[in-house]
Amino acid sequence: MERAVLAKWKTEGTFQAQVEQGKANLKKDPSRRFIFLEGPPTANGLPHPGHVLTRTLKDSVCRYQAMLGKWVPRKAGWDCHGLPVEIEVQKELGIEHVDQVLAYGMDKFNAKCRDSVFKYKANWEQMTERVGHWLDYDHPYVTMDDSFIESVWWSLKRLFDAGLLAKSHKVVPYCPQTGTSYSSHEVALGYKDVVDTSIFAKFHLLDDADHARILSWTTTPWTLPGNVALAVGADIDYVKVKVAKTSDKAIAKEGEVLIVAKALVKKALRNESTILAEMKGRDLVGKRYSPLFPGAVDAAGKKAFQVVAADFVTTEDGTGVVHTAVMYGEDDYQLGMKENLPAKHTVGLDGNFHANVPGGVAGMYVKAPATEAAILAWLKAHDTLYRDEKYEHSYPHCWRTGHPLLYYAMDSWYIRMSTLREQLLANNQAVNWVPDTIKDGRMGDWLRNVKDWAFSRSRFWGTPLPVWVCSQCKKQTCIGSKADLAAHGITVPELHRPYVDQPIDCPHCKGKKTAAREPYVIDVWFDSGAAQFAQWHTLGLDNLDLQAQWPIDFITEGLDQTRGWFYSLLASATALGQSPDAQKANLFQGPAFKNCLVGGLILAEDGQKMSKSKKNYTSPDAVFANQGADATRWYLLSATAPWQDKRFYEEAVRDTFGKFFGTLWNTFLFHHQYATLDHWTPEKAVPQAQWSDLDRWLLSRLHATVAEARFEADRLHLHKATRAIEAFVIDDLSNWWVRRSRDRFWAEAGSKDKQSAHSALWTALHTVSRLVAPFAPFMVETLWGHLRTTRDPASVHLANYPEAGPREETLEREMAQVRELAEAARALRSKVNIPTRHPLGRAVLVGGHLGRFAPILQDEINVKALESAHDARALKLVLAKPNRATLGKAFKRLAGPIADAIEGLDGERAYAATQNGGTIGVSVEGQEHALMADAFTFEEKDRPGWATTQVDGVVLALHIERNEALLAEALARETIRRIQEARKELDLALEEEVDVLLGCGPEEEAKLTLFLHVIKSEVRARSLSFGAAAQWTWDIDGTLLKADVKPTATRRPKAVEAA
RNA sequence: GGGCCGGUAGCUUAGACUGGUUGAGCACCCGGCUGAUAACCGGGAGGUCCACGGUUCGAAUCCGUGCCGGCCCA
Repeated sequence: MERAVLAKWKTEGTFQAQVEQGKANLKKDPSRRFIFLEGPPTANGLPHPGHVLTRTLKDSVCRYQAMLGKWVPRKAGWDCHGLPVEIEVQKELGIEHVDQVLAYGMDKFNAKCRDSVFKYKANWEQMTERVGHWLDYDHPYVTMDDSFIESVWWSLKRLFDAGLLAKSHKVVPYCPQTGTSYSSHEVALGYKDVVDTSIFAKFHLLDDADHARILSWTTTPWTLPGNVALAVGADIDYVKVKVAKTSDKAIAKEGEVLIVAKALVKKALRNESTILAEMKGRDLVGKRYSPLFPGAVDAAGKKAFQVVAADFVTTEDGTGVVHTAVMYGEDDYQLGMKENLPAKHTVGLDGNFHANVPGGVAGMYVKAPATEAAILAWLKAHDTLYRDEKYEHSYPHCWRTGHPLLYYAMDSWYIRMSTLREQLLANNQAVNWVPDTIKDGRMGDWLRNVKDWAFSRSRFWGTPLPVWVCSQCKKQTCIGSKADLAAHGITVPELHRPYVDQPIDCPHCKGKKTAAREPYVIDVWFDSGAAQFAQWHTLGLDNLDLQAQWPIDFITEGLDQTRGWFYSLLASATALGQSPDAQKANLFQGPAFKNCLVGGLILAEDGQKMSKSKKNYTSPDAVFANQGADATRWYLLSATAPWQDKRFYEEAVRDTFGKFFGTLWNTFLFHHQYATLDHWTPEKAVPQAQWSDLDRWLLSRLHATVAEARFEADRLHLHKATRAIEAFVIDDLSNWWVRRSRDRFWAEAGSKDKQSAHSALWTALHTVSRLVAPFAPFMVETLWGHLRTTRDPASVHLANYPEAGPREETLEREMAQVRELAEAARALRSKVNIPTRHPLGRAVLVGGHLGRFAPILQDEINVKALESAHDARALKLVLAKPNRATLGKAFKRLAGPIADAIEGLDGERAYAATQNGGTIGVSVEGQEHALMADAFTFEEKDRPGWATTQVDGVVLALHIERNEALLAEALARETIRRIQEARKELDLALEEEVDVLLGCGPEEEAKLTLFLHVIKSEVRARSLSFGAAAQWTWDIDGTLLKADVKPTATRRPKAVEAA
């Protein structure tokens, strides 16, 4: 069925029609736009259930907004660049190191990347179509296309011109085995708990009267040769101590003088010591010491081997003195720049120590055990080792080779995002995050600590960094377009490496081909964030598409995109918005997107992450095939809030299908059957004001549902919108209205009430189809095909979303009470063992306002008369029971006999007498005792012949004593039901007549004869007589009844099943 | 190691902001109803509301400390 709907959309161009319709509306009212931006997937991996959720969310919101009459363009997009693609290709080629790629040939390598990118494009397009996500795959943006790259270049040139794009050393996680630096995302993939050697090293102070040494601690011994400074906290207390007594826990000499943070003396020293002096960190600043590895770092012209102050120093662990090797730590590097420390490597890109490093480690791999041993030996030999110990911590490793990463200062280009922190925070505040905890939580936290965006990568398959540096005048040139590139002397077949790696003419010194391109590609996250303008091939602020579709109204992706796409959109827009021309054009002012729905993660059935290795993976295709996309979407939308994690498995989806869509479909079939039978069409609908009370109640509930669905969908609480719709369809429409209305459809075609019922059911279904359409677009499209009027559009998706009409709250309140009372009455009947099928004579109601719906209650609870009374007491008997606790205290020994006397009292009289402080007397052992209310616990009991129940203060009493007539009718009802069952067993058509022969005793025959006509008409019997029957034998509460049920000779054809 | 989200019946969940007898759907058992049949109605069984501690007359709810799952960051 869903496939047929997909085919219909395709042949009729429904999606295009919806967009065009919105565009037409936009012309009338410029505010009617809702700009969606597709977060581009990479098609070199297969789509999984998590993507089904994002696609469902994207599609539901966009369809909803489109049905509100807005223009909702939905351009598809593909993310093509990046390391994952390169790694796929490297795997295919069986190579690991970047040098091997160069040997293979960069042009050939990138060509392979290009081919690999769309490996699973077809799977993605199929999944997207199958789930019903309308997305324009005929005109996608593709991040590897020249037009897209050119726009990225345009934006980078703007940043360059604004001074936001800069080159510097940057400490990055680096793997010497693969020759690659990693993004934080990749680093996170490779954290492992490992045991490393940590070292407490002694730094000999120069010019200190006590020959003191400063103690410092490091977990990375290989960085010690690169040491150029020791950092202390200016306000931290330090002590100069003399080792008083040594232990074997540390290599120390008695009388040795050390400096450590006061708070860490015990923890760090492990020797007894006496304090010689106390000082603040700032008192130590400027003190000079001798290097551990002389000659390893050339400090010419720089400050070096001194104590400096830094605000990142703590006394959490170590010694409160941080060893600083400028090139091998983020903090170290920042401090080095600030303090003018020498920025020199002691380790090469191959991970080996430089030749000038002393200690016998030159040329050795820094993380090799032998290297660490050599370092320790060197320190020991020079009396600079205090102690070493094993230290367990979590350390990043290369997620591909498993080797430990080195934090390593490399040339890197970055965007000065830290200078834009305030604007970023302000723009973030203007975003409607759903859920709103993201704003000040995850995203806010991230932005408050925002760092410069390191975005150059020493890789091959990516947007090339468009900066050239002249070898003569050293000046940088940023190129903003292909034409710009041509103007500088080169043309390229495509904007990729290696073609762009050509020297250009330097515009600064007019050198011919003297400027070489910086050999980097940029972080792929910049690509996807650039989609907000690059999808239009933007090369200037005058781009009309950009002006029409910026800012974006709506995006949605998973929670993991906070630091990913959400950030890259915000960051690039904020950076681009800094220039005066952007402010003038009112572009890139404020956040890139106004509303962001953050989707939860999809987990497997066991609540664990889905993974192919664990085999707990549910294939979306199988669920679509077995349960359908409607049910899948509805489950994902209604099970939990969009931002909450969801378990995904077929069984869960199956429940949804049966429950909601099964009910909706059956309700539709009910309508369809009778509308066909009566030749009823929507054109015959009765004005709503003339509808019956029941129908206007349904309409009021419908309006309430529409209002709730719109309210919740507007604020992206899609789970609440879908739940409201589901509750209406199942509870109000199907389980109550249809059930109450079934016999109304058996009346003659022309009756006024039947016309009203037809109108109400059609209106409900016609409205529900539109209510459901954005969320589960398939089945309702089929319903719509049957329900629509001649004035309605051919597709439900071209119709307007329903608007809430007025409600009749009195009707709703009264009906709610009827339903509650009916439920209570059924429970009561169950308790007293009288089936609802058996009529009762009277019911009495105390309190409550049923209004017009009293007859419905009477019918539901099957009583001949429904009366009302003012005093519930008349329906109950009060029993007086002794309150032994109070009696015991008051009467001691007499309590027992008095309690017995109380049991014998008339409860009604005792209750009446003791209310309002009165007393009642009991005579015990010849003595009269006046008892107050506290002597009793009063219990209520139903009067004989009555059963009562209570709902919200309304009392309902059933008269359960039955006379002969009622018992006879009960028997007749039981008989009717069984004959109906027999009809069913015989598989008779609805209107087919039967001849019935009943066999029973004379008593039963007399009873049944009273209801002969009722039985005959209910079971469509042409004749009903008594005699020797044998076909069926029924046991009705101990009475045996035999029956023959035979179709009459003149069989009519079975009614044709609807739809 | 840090931050965030979640943990309520076998399963899916409501209730948490604003403290007052934990409520529903599915599945199970019993009964009923039924020409909407992948339904419907009533009843039953099933809960240490993750654990411990605190605040309070009273905590699923507020606070603290843990545990488990997930995400992000390091």
